[in-house]
Amino acid sequence: MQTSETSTQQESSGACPDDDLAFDVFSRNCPSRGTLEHVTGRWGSLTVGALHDTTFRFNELRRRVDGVSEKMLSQTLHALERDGLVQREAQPTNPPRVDYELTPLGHEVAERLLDLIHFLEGRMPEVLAARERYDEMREGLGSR
Amino acid sequence: MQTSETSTQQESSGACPDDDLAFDVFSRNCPSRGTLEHVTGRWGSLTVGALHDTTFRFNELRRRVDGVSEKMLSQTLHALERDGLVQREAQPTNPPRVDYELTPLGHEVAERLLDLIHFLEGRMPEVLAARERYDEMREGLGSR
DNA sequence: CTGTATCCATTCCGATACTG
DNA sequence: CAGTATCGGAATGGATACAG
Repeated sequence: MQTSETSTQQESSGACPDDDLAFDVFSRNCPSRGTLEHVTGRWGSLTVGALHDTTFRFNELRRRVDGVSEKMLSQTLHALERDGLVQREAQPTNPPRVDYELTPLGHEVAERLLDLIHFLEGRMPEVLAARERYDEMREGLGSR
Repeated sequence: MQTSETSTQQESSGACPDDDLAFDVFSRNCPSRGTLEHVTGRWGSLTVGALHDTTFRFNELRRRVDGVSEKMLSQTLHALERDGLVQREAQPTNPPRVDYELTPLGHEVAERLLDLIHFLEGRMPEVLAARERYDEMREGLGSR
C-alpha cells in the first residue's frame, strides 16, 4: 500500500519550503503538489465533494461516487485521512460500522472544490458547444 | 491522439443531461466529469493556474509547469482548448510563435482553481502535521 | 459490513527521435 | 521554436477472492 508519490518522489535541485516564501505547487518537489493531487484527483474531488453534505459509510460512499472501485475508494480515503482532510470514525460493533466525515480543514477545501464543480456543471453547455466547434474544424482539414 | 475519454467512453444506462436537471459530476457518464478531470488533472490544474496571470508560449509554459513533458503539455493543452478554456494563437512567422491564453470562461475556472490552490498552499503546515501524526501512529501498531 | 491482497488489462507518461 | 510519433516502463484502476 503506497500513496503513489511517497515512493516515486525523489529530491532534485531546489526544494520549495526551504525559503519562508511558502509552498509553491509549481515546483516539482513541493509537498503541496501531492496534496493538491489527492484533492483534485479523479476520485479525490468527488469523495471530498460528497462528504461535504453529510457523513457516509464506506459502501454508501461507494454508491454515491458512481463508478469508483473498492480499491480506489479505500486508497483515496487513506490519502485524504493522512492529509488531515477526512476523519475516520470506527465503531467496534458487530457488524462493524465505519463513518467518514470531513475535518474542519476538509470542509474548507470542499467548499472551494464544490464552487469549482458547480461552476463547471453550470457552464457545460458552453463547453459542449466549444467541443463541437473544435471537432468540426478538425475533420474539415483532415489528416486521414 | 486521443483525449483519453473520447475513446474509452461508452454510454451505459442513464445519462445525466437527459433530464433538464443538468450535469451532475457524480454520475459516471456525465460529460461534466470529463471536463472536471481536464481542469483538475495533474497537469491541467497547473496549466490553467499558470495561464491565469499571463499568456505563455509553449516552452515558457513548459518551464513554468515544472516537471511536465512535451507530450503531456501538448495533450493537456489540446484537451483544454477543446473544452473552450484555452485559446491557441499561432502566428505564421519564422520561427513559428504560438501563444496560449485563457478564454473568459477559462479565467473564471482559473480563479476558482487558484482559490483552492492558494488555500491549500497556505494550510500545508497543518497538512504536514496531520501526516506526521498519521505516520507515527502507524509504526506504533506495526504490521511488519 | 469493512476492508485488504492479488492478478491483470489499460492507461499514463517520460525519453527519444523526427517533422515543419 | 513548436510540436507529433513511437516505444517501453511505471502506475492506475477494476474484478475477484479473501480476512476480520
